[in-house]
Amino acid sequence: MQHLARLPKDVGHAIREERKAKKLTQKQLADLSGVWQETISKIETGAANAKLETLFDLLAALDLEITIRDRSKISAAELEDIF
Amino acid sequence: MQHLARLPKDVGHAIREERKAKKLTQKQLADLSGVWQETISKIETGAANAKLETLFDLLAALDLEITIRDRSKISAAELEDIF
DNA sequence: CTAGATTATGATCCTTAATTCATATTGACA
DNA sequence: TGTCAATATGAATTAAGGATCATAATCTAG
Repeated sequence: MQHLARLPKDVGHAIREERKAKKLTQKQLADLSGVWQETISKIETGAANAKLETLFDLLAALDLEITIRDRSKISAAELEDIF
Repeated sequence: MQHLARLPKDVGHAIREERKAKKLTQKQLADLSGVWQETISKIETGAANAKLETLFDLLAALDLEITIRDRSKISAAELEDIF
């Protein structure tokens, strides 16, 4: 899956979905990433405005990466259909 | 162009490249995004660990968006070659 | 080279994220 | 339904980002 994000809360949703897809609890992700379970909860529910470093700690633990591109590009959903 | 980011400094580089591609000064981007020129400078040079909200303010002003995906996916560079 | 524009840096103040601990709430399942 | 795991919430503390002002350094035309 690929997740489009234009707002901070989109990132929280993506993290939660990827964590669940990988069958990890917040506590397990916390141990993997070094970010506290409480912090992960707040980020996933959108109750936090995380720092980039925290975000990348979580992404690395989930083996994810980010791409930045023009909004006019072919959508993530369309790409998924192709590959 | 599409920018791959795995670390906070990658984001700074991407912002700078996209700002220059759109022929904007830091001050102009500041006016568009509501983020101060000084803050943009610090983010672009990697001297800051920006918050997600600040990042998305800048991305919106540059008409950019983010996608989150598995690292194993086809790379941004490869995609660029295809499209 | 010089002037003006652009970018970088440094200090202070204010706000807020992250940590940490404690606990409440929710969810899954026998 | 009762229990244990998982997640959420709240308070206190610490650390750091962003706003703001001032100014230094750098870049770039003329």
